[in-house]
Amino acid sequence: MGCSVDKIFEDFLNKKSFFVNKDALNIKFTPETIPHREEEINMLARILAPALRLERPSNVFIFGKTGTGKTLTVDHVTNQLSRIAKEKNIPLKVVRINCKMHKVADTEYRLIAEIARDFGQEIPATGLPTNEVYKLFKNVIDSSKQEIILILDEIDSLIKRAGDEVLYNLTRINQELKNSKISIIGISNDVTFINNLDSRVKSSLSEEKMVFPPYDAVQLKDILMERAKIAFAPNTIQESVISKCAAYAAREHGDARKALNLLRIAGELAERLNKEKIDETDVDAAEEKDESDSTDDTVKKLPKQSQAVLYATLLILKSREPPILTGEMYDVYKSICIRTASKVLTQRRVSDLINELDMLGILNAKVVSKGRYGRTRELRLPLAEDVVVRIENMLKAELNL
DNA sequence: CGAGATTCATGTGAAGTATACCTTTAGGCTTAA
DNA sequence: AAGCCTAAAGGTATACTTCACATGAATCTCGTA
Repeated sequence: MGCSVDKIFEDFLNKKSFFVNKDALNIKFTPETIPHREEEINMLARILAPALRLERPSNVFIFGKTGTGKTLTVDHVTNQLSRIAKEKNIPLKVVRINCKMHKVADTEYRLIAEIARDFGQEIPATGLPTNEVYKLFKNVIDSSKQEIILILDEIDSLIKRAGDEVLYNLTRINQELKNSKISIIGISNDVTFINNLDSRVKSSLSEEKMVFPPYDAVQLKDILMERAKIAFAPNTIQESVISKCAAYAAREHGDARKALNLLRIAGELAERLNKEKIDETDVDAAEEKDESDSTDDTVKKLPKQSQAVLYATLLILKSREPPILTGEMYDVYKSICIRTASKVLTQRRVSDLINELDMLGILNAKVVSKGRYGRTRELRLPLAEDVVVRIENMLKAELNL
């Protein structure tokens, strides 16, 4: 029995991998150069440069679809900036917070607490009045002279959940600081969301605006080539493979994240099949299997109750066509809770959970009046078939079903 | 036949409750002078 | 007497519940042509 497994492991060790440095295909990887974002990089650098002279840089608002290099560009520029500041002994601190992270920065209290923790200020998860948290935050920042650049990634989801008061308070705090200065870089992939902001916040926050256009196929190819050079061993991948990944991703609003994922998955698939080289069929297979949708991750991190809600919808969807009504879903949800011996939440609460899922883009909910037959929301899944299947299995495991 | 009333199923806002955690404060006990 | 520890009192954020009212078009009702 063990022999076959041994053999697998041995083969694995003997065969040389396609990958030299798979990290290069990871979204989080920060490459040396960022192709086709020179202009944006320069612009951002010019905006932030005053920090080196201890002048407060303008706040910046950055828009762009997923995979257009927003986060990457900001990271790149701020890293360089930090490096130079360090060399020249300039007190500069860059803090980056992802506002979408559930339970980390999705309320006013938690966001400020999280930033303060970054400055070494301990703040309990609960118990303190919010303005007390502001005070602690202010004190720790202002205790020494320093420039602070605060990057709020996916800021739109924070505003939708917690309102724009946080931003107002942040800008206001800035004026009360004696020693330090804060600049805010807001990153959002929803262009329309700025219109819903309080006008004071709007004007003070978008002193500078930047829009990241999607990449076209040619640009995507350049990006992939660059990464492929680092990631793959020589002579394991054909140029046509890269072109194909680029083309697929270009079709989808020029999403570089998608392109990188395709390339990585294609490589993994080819490797698993013991191929000599990666070829174009692997890209097609990768497209099928595409794990790009971070939905997987999001769903896994969801609270149990939300997972149950989602699973209920999925379950109904297996036997019926899309428009699912909330009442029906709630019944199924109840039975799931009973089966898993977990608490059954009220319809009121579930209603809110649905809204949260809707905002996360995992579920589509639209209120609809059915006249004589009441008012409800129609639920749909905006996800591809294969993603749904995968999520369903995952939820089954998560919920112990 | 058509305008207006009715109805249904649930959306939605406000206020209340439970839980977990925080700070403050008043004793009470220890300790050192 | 000063110092330190402890436990109770009084507060807050968050997740959830309870209560009550709002919605809005399909259907019903009934006066009128």
